[in-house]
Amino acid sequence: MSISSRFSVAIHILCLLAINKDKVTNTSEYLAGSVNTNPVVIRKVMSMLKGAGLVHVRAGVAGAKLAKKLSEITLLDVYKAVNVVAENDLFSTHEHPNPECMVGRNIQQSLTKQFSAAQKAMERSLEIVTLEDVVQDILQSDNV
Amino acid sequence: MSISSRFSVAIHILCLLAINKDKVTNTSEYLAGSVNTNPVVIRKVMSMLKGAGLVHVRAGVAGAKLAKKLSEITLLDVYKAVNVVAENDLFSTHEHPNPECMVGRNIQQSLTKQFSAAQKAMERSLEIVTLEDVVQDILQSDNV
DNA sequence: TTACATGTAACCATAATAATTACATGTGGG
DNA sequence: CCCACATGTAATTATTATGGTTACATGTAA
Repeated sequence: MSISSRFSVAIHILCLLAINKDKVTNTSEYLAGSVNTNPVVIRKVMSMLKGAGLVHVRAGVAGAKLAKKLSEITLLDVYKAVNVVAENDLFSTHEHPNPECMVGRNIQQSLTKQFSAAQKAMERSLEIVTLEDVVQDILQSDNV
Repeated sequence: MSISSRFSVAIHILCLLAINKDKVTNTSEYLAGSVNTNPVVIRKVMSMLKGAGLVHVRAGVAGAKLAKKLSEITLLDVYKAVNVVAENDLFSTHEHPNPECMVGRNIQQSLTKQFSAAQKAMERSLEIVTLEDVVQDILQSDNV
């Protein structure tokens, strides 16, 4: 199973807001056209980004704007904003192992520890990349 | 979304095989009792572990045995054996972004790169832990 | 006040998971 | 040799998550 594409959609939106800063009004309909999805999907993601303080949007007024500089938003910020993986929940552990068995009554504790470490390693990797890096990639790819 | 508990079940099974090496016959029914699931679930996982060369099982003959030493099996080996996350597929990217938009036609490439790095970071974390470590955790917890 | 945008609830089709049933296949003791 | 028993595996089901969509309430500014 994969982590929801909501994360990828959110990054897409934010990069677009930066690149189109002064060119077009970034309505949910316009953004949906670039992502190729439904405007409601965009608005739902946008609502989460707003909740995390990453964008400014107002009901009734067209367009959204970044609330921070690109270099101040890491992929981890976006990941947390759109809530694609809960704390300590990247890996699921089997429920209710048999408490009468030594392995059954003690394994959860060890698994939780190791899984949590693995999840944190992944999150640290997202933390060292900013949206500025992603936008640079995009600009560079487009010039080749 | 979470990674299938099949991974956690597989680790559970392997630890149990090690700890019960000479005490009981580790039939799928017995193992299912400790994990608290259906024997068929165990047999399916066991089949994948067999395919990866981690256990010996034979159709018709009761019980399974480890094919390697505990210290020679990493969590990453188990993770790959049970195929819970495909290569470069921990994160899903949105399909068919608009090729007429600069962001749409270039973002996949950047996302794939970053997502792949994050997945690899997680996998490296699994690679440095062996089943021996997990069994040690279990034995220690049980003595407290 | 009206045209248009956002905010959100509700619903649906689709896909994945884990559990389960059913049965074919393989094995070795008696 | 055959039969009790274990594994191998296909097929089905209930449950759950996701992404898309419709519908409509709410907000804004010209």
